[in-house]
Amino acid sequence: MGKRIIFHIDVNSAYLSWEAVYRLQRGESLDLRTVPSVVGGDEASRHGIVLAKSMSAKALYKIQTGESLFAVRQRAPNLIIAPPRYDLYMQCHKAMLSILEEYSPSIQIFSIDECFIDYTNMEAIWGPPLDAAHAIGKRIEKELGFTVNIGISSNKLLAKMGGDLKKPNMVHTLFPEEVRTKMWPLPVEDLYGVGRATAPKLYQMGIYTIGELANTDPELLKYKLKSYGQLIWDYANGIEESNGVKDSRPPIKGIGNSTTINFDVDNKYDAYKILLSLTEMVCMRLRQAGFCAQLVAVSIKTNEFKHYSHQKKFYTPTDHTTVIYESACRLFDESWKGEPIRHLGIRLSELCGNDFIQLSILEAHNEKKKKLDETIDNLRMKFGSKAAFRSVFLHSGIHPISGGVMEEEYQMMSSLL
DNA sequence: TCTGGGGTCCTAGGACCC
DNA sequence: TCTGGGGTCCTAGGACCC
Repeated sequence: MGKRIIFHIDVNSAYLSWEAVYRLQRGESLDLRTVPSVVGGDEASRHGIVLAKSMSAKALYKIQTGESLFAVRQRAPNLIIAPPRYDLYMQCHKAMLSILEEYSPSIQIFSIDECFIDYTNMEAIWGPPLDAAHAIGKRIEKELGFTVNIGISSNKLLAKMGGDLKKPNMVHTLFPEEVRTKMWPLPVEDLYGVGRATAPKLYQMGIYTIGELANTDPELLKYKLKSYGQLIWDYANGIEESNGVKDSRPPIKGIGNSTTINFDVDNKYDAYKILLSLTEMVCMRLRQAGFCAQLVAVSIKTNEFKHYSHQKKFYTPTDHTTVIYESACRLFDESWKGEPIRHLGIRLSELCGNDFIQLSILEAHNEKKKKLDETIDNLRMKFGSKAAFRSVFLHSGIHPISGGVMEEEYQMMSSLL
């Protein structure tokens, strides 16, 4: 097999660029990309963090994704803050995808704003890789109004690292023979896989650049960082074997929903309501995806940002809302230590197909529950999330369904990706 | 009204079995 | 009485990514 050619395509400041384009199309004269601006969540409901920032917001005020809006407003009083618009992001994602599909039949969606495409053997049609990448970038900018960075290499890791070299609106190659000059001088925390916890450990070993990591004895790294040491040593050396752009997404391992509650929960009955609203969401997604789950986990984040979780396995897989809700409540009771609760989550995993009926003594009972779940799912799909909800939520101040990124209806990013 | 949400993978320790 | 060790499953927690 010959050498592969992989492109990594990454939208520059995705959410912010998409919002900027949207506003320009609606006749506004200001381009958000040209001023200090961010897309941020709703502070009133305690979702106030930076989801995306403009280049000047980063350059002038060192604004980082994930920072609290409260903190960034202190430094940047004139900052423009736009609310997120996930339906728009989904449209932009799909529009970009349809352009990319023209250039290769093999595309791997990495996130809402990142894709890999396999350009191997496509040169006969679209020319040399650099020409094709520039053509793709220009087409996206001309037709969709936003810019992308494209990284080109022979594996996904290097294509991705290459795409990050200089932004925005750039094409870079980062082939193995260029790793030494283009990637090794970068700070070690720029390497994919080196995050908040690993970087300080590397500093302690006197490793500050990707090059220094690449030239460290891998045995020493394995001793200090276990298997992760080997992984990041490989990455630093441009080695990534999992190679290959996968057009079909890997199988789903689990489905979860969680939410930050707009007040601190201090009693289990309010917690139960939140858990029910999360269960409604997560179970509907489970059924839509055609799965039953055998493992349910509840996670708790306290008002002091302490985090813990508790999980339990079912004897038989299930997709029933009430069954999962009841076990979520039990898990909550068994784990909650009584602190004020900021955030609750439910995660279902160990999935199997739901296209067979689990035989059980309670067969008839189960059939009834299944019908009920189905009926409610259909009502909500047809008439919206408010078409059916449980009476406990009346006057409770708690949404009957929660978790995920919700627009008016079930327009969930993750379920569409 | 300072700090989101959805994922995946790995490790460590205890239970339990042979 | 003395004293193992391997393998697997379960659970909690931590790390990383976008």
